[in-house]
Amino acid sequence: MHTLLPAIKSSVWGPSLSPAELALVVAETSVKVVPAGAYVCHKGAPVEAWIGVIEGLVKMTSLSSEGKSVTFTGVPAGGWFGEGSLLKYPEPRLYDMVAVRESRVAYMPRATFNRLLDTNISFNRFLLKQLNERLGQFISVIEFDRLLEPDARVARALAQLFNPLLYPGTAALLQLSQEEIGLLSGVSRQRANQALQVLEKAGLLKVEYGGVRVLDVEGLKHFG
DNA sequence: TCATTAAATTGTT
DNA sequence: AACAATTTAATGA
Repeated sequence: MHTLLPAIKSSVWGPSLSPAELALVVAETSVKVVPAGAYVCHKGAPVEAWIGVIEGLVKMTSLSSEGKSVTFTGVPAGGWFGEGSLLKYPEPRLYDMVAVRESRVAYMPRATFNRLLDTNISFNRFLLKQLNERLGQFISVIEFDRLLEPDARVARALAQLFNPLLYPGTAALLQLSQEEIGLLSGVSRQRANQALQVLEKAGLLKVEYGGVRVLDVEGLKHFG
């Protein structure tokens, strides 16, 4: 597909591939358009691919036994995920990934992923960094959920999308509706709206139609 | 290009 | 959760 090549080239790990490797990876990786609300991959399913978000936004969720969904984190365009699940193959996937809005998603087959792992040191270094970064992210998610008030939760959810290592090149203008922000932050849309206004008054971001412009990532990260 | 309409998003109760 | 106001996108003259 035409959109895949530039996406990989602009990723963190893409430039370390030789031209031949790059061509092979592109040929082996499939791209799918996932409608809003549809599953990118299912919890419990066998892990057959490493998954990249070319365009759009995907959230990581899990369903409780009562059917309530809990959102862990969002993955914006440019993010790749599922390496942890791949490394633990053949264990099934532990969470669902759902498109928050219509998204273009790349599926790199396990065989391709493993070949890169076996042959490309830069790719390994990238994965180590990403795993480490995610570890830190999930530790902070715990306090995020238990300690923080809604304003701070929204602030951190937005700041997380800016992690330069996990999600390079995320634009300053996040095209997220306030409803989507609420979903990612674990608060209602109304509360997200309220929080955004607080954060705007604090000078950390600017509320725009259909999105927010982030002015101070560090400020968001440490809010509250 | 402009005006009208529908759809999406936001702000407020 | 429901409502009204605002913005954007789509349509056709």
